[in-house]
Amino acid sequence: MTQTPRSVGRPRNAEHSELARQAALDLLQEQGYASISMEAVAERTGIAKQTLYRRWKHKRALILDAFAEQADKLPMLPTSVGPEEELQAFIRGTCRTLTGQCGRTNRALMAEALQSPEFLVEFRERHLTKRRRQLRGILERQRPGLEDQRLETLVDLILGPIWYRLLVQNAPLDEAFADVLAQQALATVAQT
Amino acid sequence: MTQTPRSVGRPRNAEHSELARQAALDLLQEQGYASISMEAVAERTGIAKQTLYRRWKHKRALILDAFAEQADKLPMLPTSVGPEEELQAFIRGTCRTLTGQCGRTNRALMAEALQSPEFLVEFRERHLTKRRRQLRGILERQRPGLEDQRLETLVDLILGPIWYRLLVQNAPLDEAFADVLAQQALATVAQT
Amino acid sequence: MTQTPRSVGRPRNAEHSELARQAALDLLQEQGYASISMEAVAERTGIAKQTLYRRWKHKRALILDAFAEQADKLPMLPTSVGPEEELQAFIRGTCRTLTGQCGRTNRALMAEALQSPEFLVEFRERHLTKRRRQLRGILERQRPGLEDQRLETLVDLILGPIWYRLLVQNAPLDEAFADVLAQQALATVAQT
Amino acid sequence: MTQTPRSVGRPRNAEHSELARQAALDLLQEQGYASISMEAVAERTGIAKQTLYRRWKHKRALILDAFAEQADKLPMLPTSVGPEEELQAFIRGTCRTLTGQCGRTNRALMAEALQSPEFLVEFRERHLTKRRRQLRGILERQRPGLEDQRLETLVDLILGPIWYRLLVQNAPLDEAFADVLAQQALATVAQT
DNA sequence: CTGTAAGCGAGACGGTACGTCAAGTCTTTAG
DNA sequence: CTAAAGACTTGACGTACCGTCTCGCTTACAG
Repeated sequence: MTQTPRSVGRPRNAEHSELARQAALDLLQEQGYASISMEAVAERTGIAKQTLYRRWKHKRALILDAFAEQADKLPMLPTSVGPEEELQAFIRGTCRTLTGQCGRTNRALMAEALQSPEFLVEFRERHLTKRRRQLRGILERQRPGLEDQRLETLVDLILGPIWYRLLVQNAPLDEAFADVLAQQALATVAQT
Repeated sequence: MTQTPRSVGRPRNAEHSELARQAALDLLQEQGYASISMEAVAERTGIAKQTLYRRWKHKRALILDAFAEQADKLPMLPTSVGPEEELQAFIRGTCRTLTGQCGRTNRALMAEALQSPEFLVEFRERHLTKRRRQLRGILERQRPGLEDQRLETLVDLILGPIWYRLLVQNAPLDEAFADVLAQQALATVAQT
Repeated sequence: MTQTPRSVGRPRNAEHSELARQAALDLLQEQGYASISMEAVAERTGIAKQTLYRRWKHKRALILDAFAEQADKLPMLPTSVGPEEELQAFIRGTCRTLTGQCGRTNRALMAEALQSPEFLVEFRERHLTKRRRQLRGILERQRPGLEDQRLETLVDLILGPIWYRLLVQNAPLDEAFADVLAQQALATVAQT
Repeated sequence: MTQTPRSVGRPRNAEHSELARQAALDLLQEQGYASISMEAVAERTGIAKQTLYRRWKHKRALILDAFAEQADKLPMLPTSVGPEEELQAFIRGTCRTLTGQCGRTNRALMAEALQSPEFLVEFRERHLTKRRRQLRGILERQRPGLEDQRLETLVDLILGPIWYRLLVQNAPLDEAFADVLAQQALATVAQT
């Protein structure tokens, strides 16, 4: 284990982390991404700025953490459906999740990520990977034995249009769209 | 006509706009997006800050303008190829263009756009639309009579993976990827 | 002669000078000294800034001019009173004049004058001298043959308390004060 | 007591206040009043602008503070002289003090004061009052039992000519002038 | 039970940039 | 040559956050 729980000195107040994360998310919802500032989080929560910086190296780190924690709470998609409908279910579920607050937060995080490569990496690892891996699993089950790179590209072909609509086009991720996408995906998988 | 040549008062120094735009792009390349600031542009060009603010309401406006103007200069993709290869040529060309400086600039602009909805709208209209329309034309020629919404979705399915790799995955937009994408696109179009 | 009226080219619009002066005074009254700016005068009158600068070298020059012109319109004090009461009448009159708008304007001009020695000189010459000379005349008539420097000092002794109250103490220049001052002045003159 | 020493948070760096005040006075001497700017003080001292604004709300506040602190250091006039000469000594001393740098600074502060009533009030309270009270004490000792208003007017009659010469006439405050003024003052006091 | 090693609130601090304002000058076209 | 319009340079304004740095105080485990 890596911890060495550091039992010397006054322990950190566990509530604080949660409070700060929540404040960051609240600010995001209420007044948009630009209004998230360490200053604002500190004021809103009553936590001293220094305390924030002790726990998160950057503003970025806090924001990422706030989001990742929230996203972890999201229910995983059911995988108990039949092998055929599994893909469609995943796509529908993803679209549904990204419609609403969660989508907006993802956009905010991407804003940050586009300004800082390290943040992007961390963002992917802490958050995006999970879903991506799930999708990969679905595809593997449908077409076993596909080589790695091919699989990754397939994943991109499916997630790409969703994120494109979310980030660039700001277009609705409705069921109709999800189904067209799913249909195309199935066809592509079949042909591979 | 939209001009109304406004011949009253001292005319704006035409060089300035160009200088400022160029400085913004230079800063972007040299030190990354975060280093673009009105202050820096002013100092670098010798143009007074006030003059910059007279021409562009925000830092954002300048950045957008700088990029849009540059992008307009990019050569259009050749459309003289046969109807079949046209789509592939478009996808390959787009991927090639977005590899390198142009891609980096687009990412920077998206960073801005994700923080400001109006900016996003303007970004799309001033820059993205052109290419999007071109792709739409290609698809229309291949499958005439398709209804509007269907067509738009098709466009999303093609551009989506490209932008996803550019923005989110930061993955290479190489020829292999372009060709897989093109192949899938052709199949989808055929099935429609 | 100084004229050579310069009849070539478009003649100056005579109204303008008056308009600008008036605007300056209006601004002074309405929003205080700090709000007088060439910019504001130009906007308010519709006169181009350049035109203002063509007629008055500085903002200061305009302000001074505006005030001097107004002050010239003030009625001179009656000198027809008997030699004894003449001094008292002068002091009372001066106090009365400096109570109200005129006093406020004088304070504004002094604000300017304290920042620019040349302005102070001009201010004295164009405006203050007149009254000062009048007072000097009164004193001369009462004590003929006094040497110049002595006379000047006497004038300072009389005007000093008035301006001190106006500028520094911001205290009322009421009749009671005027009369104490006059009484002291008479005594001093008598003793000289 | 009024202190409440405020021991919370990082204490202010005491040197800074002194440095800033000194810089303000230096600028005043070196390049005149107009050259005093927060920007210049910040640069010259190496103190961040924000720090200056944290301590002094306005440029005016800093200037006033700078001056008041300096003026407090000026030696008080000796009051040990005989009751008769006391007044003369005070007047001579005041004139001497106001000749030179101190006078120039006072003029600069009055320039500011004439543009801002609140500043004038503060200027009087923080600086002028002290000397005024001293003079009042002298007069009271010479003519005990005089009513308040009468006393105040007497003070105006004495200080008035001095400030008039300082501010308006820009005339020398030499000993000759001081003595004429003192002589008049004594006569007036005697007659009261 | 007492160091000593954190954590914590408060708030000062050096920076960097923001967007605004006014002064005084310059450059057009129109009269 | 004057006027209106408005661009331009210069220099300062006051504000907002960033991330860092002290203070005085408060927990906790360790000797």
